[in-house]
Amino acid sequence: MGASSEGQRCRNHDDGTLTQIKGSGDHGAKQNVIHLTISPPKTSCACSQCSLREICLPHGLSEKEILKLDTTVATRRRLKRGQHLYRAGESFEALYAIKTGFFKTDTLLEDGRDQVTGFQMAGEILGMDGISAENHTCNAVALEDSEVCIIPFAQLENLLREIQTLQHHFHQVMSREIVRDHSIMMLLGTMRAEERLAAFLLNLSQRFTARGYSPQEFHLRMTREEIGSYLGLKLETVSRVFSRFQEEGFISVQQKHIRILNIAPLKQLLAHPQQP
Amino acid sequence: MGASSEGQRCRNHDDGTLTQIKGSGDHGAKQNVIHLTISPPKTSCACSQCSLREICLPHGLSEKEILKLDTTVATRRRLKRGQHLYRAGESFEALYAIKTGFFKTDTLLEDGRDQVTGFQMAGEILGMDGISAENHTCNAVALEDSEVCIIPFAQLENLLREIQTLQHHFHQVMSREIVRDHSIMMLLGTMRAEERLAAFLLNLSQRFTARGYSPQEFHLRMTREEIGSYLGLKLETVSRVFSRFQEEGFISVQQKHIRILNIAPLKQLLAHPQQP
DNA sequence: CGCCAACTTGATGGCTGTCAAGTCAGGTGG
DNA sequence: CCACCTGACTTGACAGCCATCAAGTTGGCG
Repeated sequence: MGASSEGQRCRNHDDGTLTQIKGSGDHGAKQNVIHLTISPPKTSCACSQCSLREICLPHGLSEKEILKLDTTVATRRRLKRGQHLYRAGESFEALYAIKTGFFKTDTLLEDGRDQVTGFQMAGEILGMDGISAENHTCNAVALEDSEVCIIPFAQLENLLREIQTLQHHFHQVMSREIVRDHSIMMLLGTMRAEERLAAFLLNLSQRFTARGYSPQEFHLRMTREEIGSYLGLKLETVSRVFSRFQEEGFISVQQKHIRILNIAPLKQLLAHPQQP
Repeated sequence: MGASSEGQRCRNHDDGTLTQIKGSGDHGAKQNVIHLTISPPKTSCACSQCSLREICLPHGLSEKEILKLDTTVATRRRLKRGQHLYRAGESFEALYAIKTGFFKTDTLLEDGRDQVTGFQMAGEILGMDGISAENHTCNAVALEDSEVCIIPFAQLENLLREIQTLQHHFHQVMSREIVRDHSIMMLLGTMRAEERLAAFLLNLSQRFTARGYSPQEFHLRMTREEIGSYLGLKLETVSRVFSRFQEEGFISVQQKHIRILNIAPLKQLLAHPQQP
C-alpha cells in the first residue's frame, strides 16, 4: 500500500530493545564490525566448496560456472545473535546468502508499528527488497550467531549477463520470494489463529527437513512476540494456541523447544476451512 | 476472520460467476482467443512509440535500446472484462505489460479459499509469480476491457544479458513487487478496517495520479468483495467503512464512483496507530 | 418490466485483542 | 553456589472489532 515510508523514532526503540535482549545489541554489532576490519574471517569462502550449494544461489551451475561465482562471492560476515545485518534506509550494496544461522526481517510503519516479514535460514538470500530503491526497506537481524556470504550486487548483475543458468536461477529466487509473500498474504487475509500457527509450524518443519534436521523436533529461534508479529497475532494468542495444540496432543512445547507429535491434524487444519 | 465458510466449491463458483458478470466469461475468452489467431491486432506494438514507456519496462533506456526491446515485445493481446489473462497452473511463458485496462490477481488455497493478491493498472507487469516454478501460481483477470503487451520471458532474459540498463531495471521491478507485498503484509497484519480502506484509497489515488488521472475522483473497477478479499475483510465491512467515511465527509461514494473530499483525515488514520 | 448481482444496513455473536497477574528460565552478581 | 532479577512465557477475565446472518435497496441488463 501507499503506507510504506518507515518511521522516525518510536519503533527504532522497540527494535533496539529487542536487539539488546537477544544479544548484545548495537554495541556488540559495532565491536564485531571492527573486529572484522582487523581480521576478516575469509575462511573457505567458496561456493564451490559449500555444502549448501544445491539449495543456494549456485543451484544447477556447472563446475566451471561455480568457479566464476567464487570470484564474486568472496567474503563472509559473522553476526552475533541480535546484530543487524542491515537496517531500513541503509544504502543497498549487496545481497547476502545465509551460510549458517537464522534471521528475521521486519519493516516499520511511520507510526511506529512494525511487522516481521520473514524468517530466513541457511541457503536463503537476504536483501532483495533493497534492489528497487537502492536502499534497504527493512531490517535484517540475526536470531542466532550466524554467518552470511556477501554478494556485491553490481558484480552479481555482471555475472548474470555472463552465465545464463545463473541468471535464470536468480530470477527464480526473486520470483519465489514473491510467491512466498503471496502465501503469507493468504495466511494473513483468510486464516484463523490455529490455522496460521499450523501453517507456520509445518513450514518450519519442512524447511528444517530440507536442511537435514529433524522434521518433528526443532528449536524456535524467535520469541512468541516475533511469531505473532509475523502471523498477525498477539503473543498471548500464539501462546494460547500452542497450549491448545499441546492439550490436543498435536505437539509438545517446552519454551522454544517444539516437538510435533501428530502432524495429521495440523495438516487437516489447513485443509478444512472450518470445523462444520 | 477464518470464518470464510465458503468451502471447496462455492468460491470457485463465485469466481466463475464474477467472470460471467463482468464480461462474457470463459466463453467470451475463448472466442477472443480464436479471433486473435485469425487476425492478431498487432496495432502499433512498439515500446518506442508507447506513451507508458517511462513508467513501464523501457524506463531509462536509450533510443537504441528501446528499439531492441521492440523486437522482443512484438505482440499484444486484448481481453474483455472478466477474461483471464492466465490461470494458476498454466505453464509460464511470458510476462505481460498492461497497455490499457485494469486487472486483479488472485491465488487459491487447496480448501477453496482464495484471496486477491493485487490490482494492476497500466504500465505494470503481470506474471512474475510464474518464473519460479515455470507455471503460474495465481490467476490474472481483466476487470475492464484491457490490452497487454506480451513479453516472452526466454527472449527477455536474452535481452537482459545484452542491455545492462534493462537488466537492472527489471530487477528493480521484481524487487518493487516484493516491497509492495511487504507493505500489504503490514496492512493485513497490523491495521484495522478503517486504516486498511484508507490505505487502499490513498494508494489507488496515487497510482491514478501517476497516470494522469484525477487524484480525487475515480471509478473502482472491482467489487466490494474483491476489495475485501484484498484487504482481508468481508464485503459488508468494506461497505460499512465506506459509509462511515462518507458520513464523516472524507469521501463521497456512489456505487463504484469515489470522490475524495478531504484527504487529510485519511492520511491521519495511517499516521496514528489508534484513537487513544 | 422483471431479474439478478452488487450493495447497504441492522442485529448478533465469536475470535482475538487487551489488561492483568503470575510462572518459568537463564544470566548475573554477591 | 545460590539468590535475585529480568525478560519470556502462560493463563484468566473481559471487551471490542469484525464476521456472520438476514433483510432490504439499487442499478444494470435482457
